[in-house]
Amino acid sequence: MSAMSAESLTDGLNPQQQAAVIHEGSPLLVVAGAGSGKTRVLTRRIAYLLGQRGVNPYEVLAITFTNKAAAEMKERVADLVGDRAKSMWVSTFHSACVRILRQEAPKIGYSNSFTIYDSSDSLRLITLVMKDMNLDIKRYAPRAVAGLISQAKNELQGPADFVQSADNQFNEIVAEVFAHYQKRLGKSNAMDFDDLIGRTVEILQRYPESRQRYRSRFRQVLVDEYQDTNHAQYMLIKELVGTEGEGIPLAELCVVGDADQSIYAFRGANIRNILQFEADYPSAKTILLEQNYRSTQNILTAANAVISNNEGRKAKSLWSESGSGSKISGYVAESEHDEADHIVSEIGRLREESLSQPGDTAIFYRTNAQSRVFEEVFLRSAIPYKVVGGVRFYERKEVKDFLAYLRVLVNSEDEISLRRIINTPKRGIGDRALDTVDLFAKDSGISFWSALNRAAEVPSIPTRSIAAITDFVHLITSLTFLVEAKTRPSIIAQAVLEQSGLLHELEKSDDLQDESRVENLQELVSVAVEYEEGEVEEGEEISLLGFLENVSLVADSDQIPEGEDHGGVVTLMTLHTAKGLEFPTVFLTGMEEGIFPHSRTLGDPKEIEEERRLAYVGLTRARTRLFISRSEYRSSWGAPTYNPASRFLAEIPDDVIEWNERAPTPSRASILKTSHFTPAPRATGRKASSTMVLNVGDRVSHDTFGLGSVTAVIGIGDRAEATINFGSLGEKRLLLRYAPVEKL
DNA sequence: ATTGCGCATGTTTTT
DNA sequence: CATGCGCAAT
Repeated sequence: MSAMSAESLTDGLNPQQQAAVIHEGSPLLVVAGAGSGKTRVLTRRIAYLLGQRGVNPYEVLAITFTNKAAAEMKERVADLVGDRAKSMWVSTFHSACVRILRQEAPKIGYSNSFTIYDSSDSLRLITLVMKDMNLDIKRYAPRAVAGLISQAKNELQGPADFVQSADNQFNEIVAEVFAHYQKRLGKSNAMDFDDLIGRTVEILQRYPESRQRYRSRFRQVLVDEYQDTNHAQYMLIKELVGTEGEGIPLAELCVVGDADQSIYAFRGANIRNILQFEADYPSAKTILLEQNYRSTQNILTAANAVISNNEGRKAKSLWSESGSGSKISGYVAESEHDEADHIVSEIGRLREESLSQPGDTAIFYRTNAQSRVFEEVFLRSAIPYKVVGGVRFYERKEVKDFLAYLRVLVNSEDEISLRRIINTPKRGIGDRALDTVDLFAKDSGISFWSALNRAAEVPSIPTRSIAAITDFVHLITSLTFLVEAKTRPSIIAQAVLEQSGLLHELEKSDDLQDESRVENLQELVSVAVEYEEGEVEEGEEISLLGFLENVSLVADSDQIPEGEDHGGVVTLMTLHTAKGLEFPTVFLTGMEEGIFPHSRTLGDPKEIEEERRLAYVGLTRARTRLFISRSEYRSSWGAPTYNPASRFLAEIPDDVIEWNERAPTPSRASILKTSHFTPAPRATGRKASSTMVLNVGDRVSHDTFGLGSVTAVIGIGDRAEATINFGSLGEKRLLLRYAPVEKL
């Protein structure tokens, strides 16, 4: 295939886009507003590098936010330059790091078949470690500990750094758990999500020859969604690009992002990375893309107006040539059910009038829980839909059990998986037996798996247990032969299913839930078949390890229906998963204080700003039709609430939105007045509303603890927590949101 | 060792 | 409300 001409690669691009495509010689920051064609710029730029600048595809590393985006980008580049595109690395941060680690892990004491722990696996291990340390799980929530450890890792801090900065007893404990946890991960030949990035950085920093190798390979580094990178990711890029005067000249770096769309601060993303790009790379050039090719002007006006309420942002204003379009349509529903009903029938109407098809339509909400009502309504409608995310397939018990078997076959040191399956299905190996084995393992300084192999030697272990354990060990060993013989993953999976007894256990049950569990397990086998048939990265071979890696790194967004028309179905998802997508017709729902912005953010201006960016992301997903709705009444967790209109609604200029006549949207002033959650009495008036206000000294009655008096109150609204003295039962700290207390 | 029940606890967003 | 966990009974 002949190289495309320079002209055709810059064809149809505006001057800024063109400049971004052909820029050469210094780091490049492309500040790309929503819908400004950044994906197009990125793909054209890569094609230009390959076609016009003689760059070898082997030298290209492009980081995207999701696997799906990576696959699409690769495909689009292949359309432009052909099969040569195959040897580029286009992947997510996590996948790229795994690829490097599969090569380099032995340097840090791992085998290259290490296991990847997801957050629930790492939470299990942390809990295990804490129990081993005799820590009170109730006093120190493993979840909180896990959160802090993850945060630290995102900042590239190890246990040692954590000890340094520990300023209270809790942090000191966390530091200790951190150290043990990290050791256990190593012994299990496992890495958690954060390690994938962090340990790659560590290798690049510690081993000059590794660093040199990747630096001399990746001469062109491109990063999408740069505003959502955390410190570890930032350092990874920095290490790969290199520093001046170190022999190899800097790689050419091109990052693309939009500070206004930064929505992942909660998991360590640092806007600083994009705002300070010019300071980090003094010779950097910045190109601004402000022309929007996606939405109508009315939609953009709304989005611009909302985002302009954030302090200290770089002024940027999207504009479009596509005309004002129709007005945004606002709807105030009575209840969440009414909201869902209205939206679904609206989608039906649009289809009947041939204005918009289900496949062109998306419904966004702030939290996954909100999808439920929609699902109920859709089920009774004739409109096809798909909920993306939520209770994820790979997080279901039976699927995790199944995967744990496969993981153990690849890596028998993986203690978390091993413990998970050793008595699943039930084989008569109980906690007691396991503890004995564990003790033996620790005493003899061998791994858990090795100890299981020598079960007969374990002191004072019942013969029954020895027999059960030996059977299990035989099962695993015989299945391991399949892996060594490089049997296809789907065949191994099927064998595991049958021989482990997992399938049998569920099939003999008459619980109706178990029926769908069986389906899920079969589904996983199909996924394995798909993996075998699918495209495999160059240089990778089909293996069980590869399959596991694939399923470990799938994201919600990878489940979005493919193609222009999304398989003809309405797509439902959270605003977070909606990032980077666009739909002709968009419904933005649940626009209420406490829902969106979420109640947990109400007390913190910084977090409110992040919510506002999220709103901005939501608004700018729409091409032509945008519907916004809120509900006056909502029953969340059984407790009815009356939330005032979201502040973001008042930030949308009146002349671009048209409300249904039922109720006008309140003025900004009245929203501000009510935004601190004046509690609305429940219709029946019996129980406290979720936002009851208590003061010190109040007498209350609790459903289980009885009478008590309030001794302290902290937090406001949904976050309010009261310390209540229940006399002989002692003092309890209760989150008013959940506690069944009544004010007397 | 397994099963079952009751209670306490908690959900923002996710690679 | 739902789930998960700890504890008691079998």
